[in-house]
Amino acid sequence: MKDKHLSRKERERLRHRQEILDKALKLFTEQGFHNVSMQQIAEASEFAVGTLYNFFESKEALFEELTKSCGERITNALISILGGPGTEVERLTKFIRHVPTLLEANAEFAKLYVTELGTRGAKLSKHSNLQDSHVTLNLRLERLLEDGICKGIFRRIDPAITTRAINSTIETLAFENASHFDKTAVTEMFVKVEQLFIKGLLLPGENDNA
Amino acid sequence: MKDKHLSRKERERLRHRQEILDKALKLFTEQGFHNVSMQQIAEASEFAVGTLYNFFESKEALFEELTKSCGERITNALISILGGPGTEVERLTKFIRHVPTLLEANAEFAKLYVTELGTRGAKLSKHSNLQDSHVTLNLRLERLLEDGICKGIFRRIDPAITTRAINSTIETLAFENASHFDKTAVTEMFVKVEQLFIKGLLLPGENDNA
DNA sequence: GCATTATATGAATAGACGTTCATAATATAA
DNA sequence: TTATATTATGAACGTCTATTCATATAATGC
Repeated sequence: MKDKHLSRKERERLRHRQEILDKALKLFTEQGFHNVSMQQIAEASEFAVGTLYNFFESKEALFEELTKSCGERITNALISILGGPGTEVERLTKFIRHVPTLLEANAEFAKLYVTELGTRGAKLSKHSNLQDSHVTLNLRLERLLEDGICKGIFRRIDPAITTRAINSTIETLAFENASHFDKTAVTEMFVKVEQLFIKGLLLPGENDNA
Repeated sequence: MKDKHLSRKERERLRHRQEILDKALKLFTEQGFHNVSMQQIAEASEFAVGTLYNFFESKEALFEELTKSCGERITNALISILGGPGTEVERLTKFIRHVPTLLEANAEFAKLYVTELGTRGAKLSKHSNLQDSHVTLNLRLERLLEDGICKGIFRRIDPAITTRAINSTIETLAFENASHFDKTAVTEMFVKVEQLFIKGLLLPGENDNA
């Protein structure tokens, strides 16, 4: 939607910028924010330390750039599923089943996200943007559960607690599988998550297929 | 069971050691491992920096000491409940209900434990001792679930996934409540966790009290 | 009191890291 | 080609922190 015509120079600059981000993501994922130095990022991206500062104001800014773009993409995908069409059960199912796809597309980022920015992350307070989308994601899921309860689809459990349970389970499995990602294995896992929560939430009498 | 007769000197030394550990725990809890310096611990415990090194080989060793003692206490308490008397439902219920008590007795430590040493902690690999007790805790819970399924008490879900779900939910709530601990509120919360998981796991037909 | 041992001290050390900036290299324009 | 603007470089700077160690202090035994 923005300006599509960039000069060769501008395009190169963006490519360089992206190369730095890619290498930095890899390093941050492997070692965490605190254990990666600007030196290392410079060496990995084959630029000089000073050059990094032509692209990003600080190490923190570089990190925020990474997490903002990747994090919002993931969170928005999940939010739109929750707010999409279908019954509460269908949407919740789709929500859980979509996680392996998200993990596949963001395997590198996933672990970093969970460690530093997830429900119990180390950097929660600092990134107000991500914090916001995280909160709305929780609210949407909570509302979905409430609606399901009102409509008599789900049994009466606490939506807030259940939201925590679903999200933290997803995050834990994402964390555990981030390093050695195997799509088939992870997909199977999340089918089991689905069975655990969906069937566990349904009122007796709604048994479709046991 | 060990030597009970310590000289006054030895007792004083242990007291000093414990004072350092106490102050360090407080600081680590509030600010995390990386953001606390030995200077700060020295000031808080009213010793000189060098004195700390008479008690602990390094900052890392001090931290390990803290986590080993507190962590094993907590984990062992939970393990003994899982291995104790009672049906699978009773033991799982007791397990979940006991968490608020543990949190109350270890409020300071809880957040640190979850952040640095929990299922997705930053320091998992380094502490093989804690890692071990964590693994056995998971195995015990998994076995309990398996037994419950075999006996026809629980419905057929994946015990490993369910173990992850229960543990990560507990850890998340512990994390969220560690800073401003309120026994009544936390107890209510864990009743809801119990309702979520126990009823969600029971086979239909076992409804005792809805 | 004196000698000896144990413990406490905190300035000094060494290494790491984020950031800056004077300089060099390169591209662009005239 | 020459002048100018843009981008890249990495040594140097300041700060921070874990750790050490020569020295001071206190305790103990004689």
